[in-house]
Amino acid sequence: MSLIFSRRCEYALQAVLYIALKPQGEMSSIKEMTKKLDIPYHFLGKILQDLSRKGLLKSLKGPTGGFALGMPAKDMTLFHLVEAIDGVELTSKCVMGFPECSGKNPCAVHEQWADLRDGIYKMLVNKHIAEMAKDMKKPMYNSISR
Amino acid sequence: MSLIFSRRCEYALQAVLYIALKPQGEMSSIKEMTKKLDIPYHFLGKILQDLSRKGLLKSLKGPTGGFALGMPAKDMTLFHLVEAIDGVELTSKCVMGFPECSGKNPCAVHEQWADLRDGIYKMLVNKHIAEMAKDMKKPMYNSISR
DNA sequence: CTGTATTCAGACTGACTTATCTGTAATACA
DNA sequence: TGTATTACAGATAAGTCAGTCTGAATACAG
Repeated sequence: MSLIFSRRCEYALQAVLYIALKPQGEMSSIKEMTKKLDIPYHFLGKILQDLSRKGLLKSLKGPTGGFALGMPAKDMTLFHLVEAIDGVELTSKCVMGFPECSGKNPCAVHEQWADLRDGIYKMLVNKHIAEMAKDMKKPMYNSISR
Repeated sequence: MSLIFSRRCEYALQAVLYIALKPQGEMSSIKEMTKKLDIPYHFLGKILQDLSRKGLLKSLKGPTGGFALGMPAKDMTLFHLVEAIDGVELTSKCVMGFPECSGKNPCAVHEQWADLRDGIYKMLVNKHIAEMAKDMKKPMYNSISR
């Protein structure tokens, strides 16, 4: 703490974006991504397996195998990914840790946090992978090819 | 994950607010707060010791001892407390986990997150304990007396 | 001065996160 | 058919976080 996403989730976002930037039909291998993105090999494997089981990615074994998006980039949102990895308690729980916190029963920063939380929620829901891929200007994503 | 503050920090905020609502001159004991706020006894002890060492609280041993604010409630901000417990990397680090992330070198949500991050930062800096105590309407803070 | 209530200090435990290691199953290609 | 390449699975290890336990130091009340 305190960061907004877990390490696991950060890696997931980086990798999914990498996969999304691949030309249609090509697959991305763990080996390839672990090098380009500097993510531990087996750890990345676990994360991508997890996303595959949940349908967000498709995987294929063998020499030409790897990972591809499990749905169109326009349909996959940040919310899908964060929900699958970290969960999205962030968008509902009291920031001061009280079990119940409402307008009638507010904590000391209830109003202010409600606004910020809504902003975060909107970002998660509205931002889809296609748009993210367009806005990404990181050098390690430049020459995406095996 | 994913919550914005650690457990430790949530407890700290709850306790400091409790202390701030005490009549001037009276001290709050761990025993008292652990009951009212439902926080593990020794864990709360550690947290308050930590805040005492950092000057945010004053402590006194013995039968009439306990904790009091280390500075006027108007001068102590959320930022002070969060910085002391969790650290405030949240207000500077890249949300996707990239080591460097700037306008020239943006990640996929750089712009959107910059706005939200500023909002969070402003809340932390501008919200002081005196105001928080005023806005707090939780039942466990109602009859504050030993 | 004595007893008691409190903070203070350190070691310890359990759960979770972040990896790492070793081996197995599936697939493409020569 | 065999071999290389890849994802998959399970065990293990190190680090951090949350919480517990025991006892010492300190200060007040009588």
